[in-house]
Amino acid sequence: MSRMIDEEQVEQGRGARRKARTRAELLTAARQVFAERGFHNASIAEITKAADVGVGTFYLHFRDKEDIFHSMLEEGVEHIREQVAEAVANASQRDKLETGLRVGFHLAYKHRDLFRVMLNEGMLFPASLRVEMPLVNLISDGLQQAAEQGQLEGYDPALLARFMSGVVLQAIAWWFDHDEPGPDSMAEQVLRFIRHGLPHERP
Amino acid sequence: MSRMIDEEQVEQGRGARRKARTRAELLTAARQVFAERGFHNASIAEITKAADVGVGTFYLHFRDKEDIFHSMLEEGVEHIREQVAEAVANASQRDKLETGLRVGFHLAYKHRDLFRVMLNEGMLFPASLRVEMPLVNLISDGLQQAAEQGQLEGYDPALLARFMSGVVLQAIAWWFDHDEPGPDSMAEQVLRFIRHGLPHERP
Amino acid sequence: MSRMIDEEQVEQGRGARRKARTRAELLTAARQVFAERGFHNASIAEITKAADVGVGTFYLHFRDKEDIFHSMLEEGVEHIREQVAEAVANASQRDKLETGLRVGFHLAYKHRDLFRVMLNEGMLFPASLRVEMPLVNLISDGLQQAAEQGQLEGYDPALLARFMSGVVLQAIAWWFDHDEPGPDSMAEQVLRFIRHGLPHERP
Amino acid sequence: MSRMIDEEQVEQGRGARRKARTRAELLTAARQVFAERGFHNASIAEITKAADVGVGTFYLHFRDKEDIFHSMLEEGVEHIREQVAEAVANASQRDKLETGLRVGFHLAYKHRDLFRVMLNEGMLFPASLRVEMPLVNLISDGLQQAAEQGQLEGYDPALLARFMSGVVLQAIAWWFDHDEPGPDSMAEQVLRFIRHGLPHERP
DNA sequence: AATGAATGAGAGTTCATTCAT
DNA sequence: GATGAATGAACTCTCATTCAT
Repeated sequence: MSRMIDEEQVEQGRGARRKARTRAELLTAARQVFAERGFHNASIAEITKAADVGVGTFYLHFRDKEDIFHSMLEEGVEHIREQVAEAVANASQRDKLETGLRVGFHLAYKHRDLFRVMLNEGMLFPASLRVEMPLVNLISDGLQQAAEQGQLEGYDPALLARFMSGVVLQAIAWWFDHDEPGPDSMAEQVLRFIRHGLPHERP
Repeated sequence: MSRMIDEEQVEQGRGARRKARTRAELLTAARQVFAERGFHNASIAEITKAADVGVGTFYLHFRDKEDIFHSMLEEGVEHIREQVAEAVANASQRDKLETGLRVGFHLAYKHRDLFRVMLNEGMLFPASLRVEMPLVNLISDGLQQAAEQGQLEGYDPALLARFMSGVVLQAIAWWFDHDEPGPDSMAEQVLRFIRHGLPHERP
Repeated sequence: MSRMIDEEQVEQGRGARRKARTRAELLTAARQVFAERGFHNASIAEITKAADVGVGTFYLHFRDKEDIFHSMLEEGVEHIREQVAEAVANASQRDKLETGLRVGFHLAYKHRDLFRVMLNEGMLFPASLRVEMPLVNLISDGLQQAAEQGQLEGYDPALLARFMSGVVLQAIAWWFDHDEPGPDSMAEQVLRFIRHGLPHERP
Repeated sequence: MSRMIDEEQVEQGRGARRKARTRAELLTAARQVFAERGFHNASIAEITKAADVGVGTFYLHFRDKEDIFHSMLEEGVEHIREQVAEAVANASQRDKLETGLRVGFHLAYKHRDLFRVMLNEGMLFPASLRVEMPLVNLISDGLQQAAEQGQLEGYDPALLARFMSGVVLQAIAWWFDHDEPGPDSMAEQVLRFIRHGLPHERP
């Protein structure tokens, strides 16, 4: 996630490279501190201390606490979004949903602290900035096809995407308090629920 | 001099009655202020100003900001929980879910600001204090029967309850940004999704 | 100068009286600190320390450093302006200028620290707020009559008022470095200069 | 490789020349920044940015903000003082005052921003450093002769010089808010006021 | 029980200054 | 000589909490 230091651009100054490293250290520290203490209870001093830099250094890289918060979330979310999107793109038509969920849950399980921050505080900001939106968008895109094929008659696709994201988010939130089930089993149960709803009374 | 007004409730004195009234005014003010400004950005001074009492008075009724926050949410949630529980109890076995959802959505639509506070900030507190828990519990109770009848084989009922609550919460959150659809239509769509999942490709 | 505590309004609460006293103490402390250290080098902590109140108390009475600065100057200037205006009003037509200068210089001599602050930093603020303006206005008013009687032909009265205020201000500034001459002698010399200019070569 | 450009001033090397140029750029930048923002609100970063050099470079040329401030003022004032002194020296005995004022006002009008800085903030420093002192000294020198000839009986010449400088400074300050009258007319009005004082009631 | 002036710890933020490159 | 990222002391301002009235 912190591969900021582009090794490809061989020479653009040691200074610039050092600056980028400091920035990355601040972002890492911010994730830890926000996960532990929450956005509002985290102080900039805590973040700079965790990153082992001076307080003033913070303001060389970020405008304020909101700035580093959003930068951190955006970079984290983008990293995940990319991987899920890639996996989905490579999957066959009928496996797209399953693949997306499985890859997504694996990443979410791995980056639980990021999601804890997102879900705890993401809603504190204007809807357009909300970080769960990438998830909703991803799902919306997936539903797009189905909608075009007329398979969603009677549903508002946007609303449906929100319902699905609700299930996924609660699944992830479950891991804040439990370690079981693992990503694969979780993906399977979520998939079944999304596909068929509650198990039905058999006659 | 003319202190003979409302002397009817002789027992337990004017003092106690006045105290209860002040407390209620503070709770009402707190709901407004928290809805407008959020938990962290609300100050006690704002609440007491909105309630038209002195700052010091606050500490006669509540320990601190968290205390009034939880008191306010608990009383609001309890009010809703009771009504939903009653409606569900009066419904026939096969209509319980539908009835609960419909009544619940009507109340949620009406008390949108309460839910906005709950969903925006409820997660900032330990799981046990989280305010969506009553919802999860309500659903869990409903699933209990089904589980006992062996209809939930292969599912973790607690997890299933979380999935369902995820759908319901996103439905309510939808209203933070949109006014449509109304409670009845929302209940219907949620019900369909919970019962059958995504619409299926027809052969 | 600090007769804020209006003894006339006998009863409007001890609380309000205490508040007014604290405000007056802050203003007095501010005058000392600003005179010693200048506006920019003075800190709010210094002022509250000198007034022997907590830092937070400051913000109960003033919005920020500029606010207390202007309040302090305005109240001081107003006090002086009133006395000069009164003396001038009571003087005969031909003694108005002399009387105004004499009374003004006596007050300026007495409140040298106030004028030091005014002259050192008054220009840091927009023209309309500048504290020497009352002086200019006072002089302008005096010149008004003369102008109306056509005695100022060839002069811009506003400019003339500025010239006169320049002389007066330099006279006061002289006292920042010297104790002599006293107010009466100073008034006399200024008056002579303003009336006749430089002494003339006699034939 | 091609380092043979401007090799003419062999003595004292390219390094020294470059250093002098950087210093000059910093002084020019400082004048702009101080005029726009005032001494206290100007930051060293702003100055170095305006001069297009690195922050660290500043400290190679000046000790601190006060240092560059005084250097800048002194050089500016010296430039003006020289020109006025020269013009005065070349004038006939009876035209010295008029010539000095006229030349001085022309320069002051041209370098208004310099005077704005001087008058706004010059008083923040000890009397001996004050930048209006050169003006007072110039005037004092002029009065010296008159004093020796016994024409100033009853006046303190130093005080008289201050009075005159007060008029001149207010005249210059007038231009901070107005463009009219121009230097020649201003010189004339100031001269008349200094020579004869207020216009007199004619019998 | 109610009040609100007073408090001060603690947060965010700026900026003169240093120093490794 | 020139650079600019890093530093941390110092400052402003907020607000939960207390307590004399």
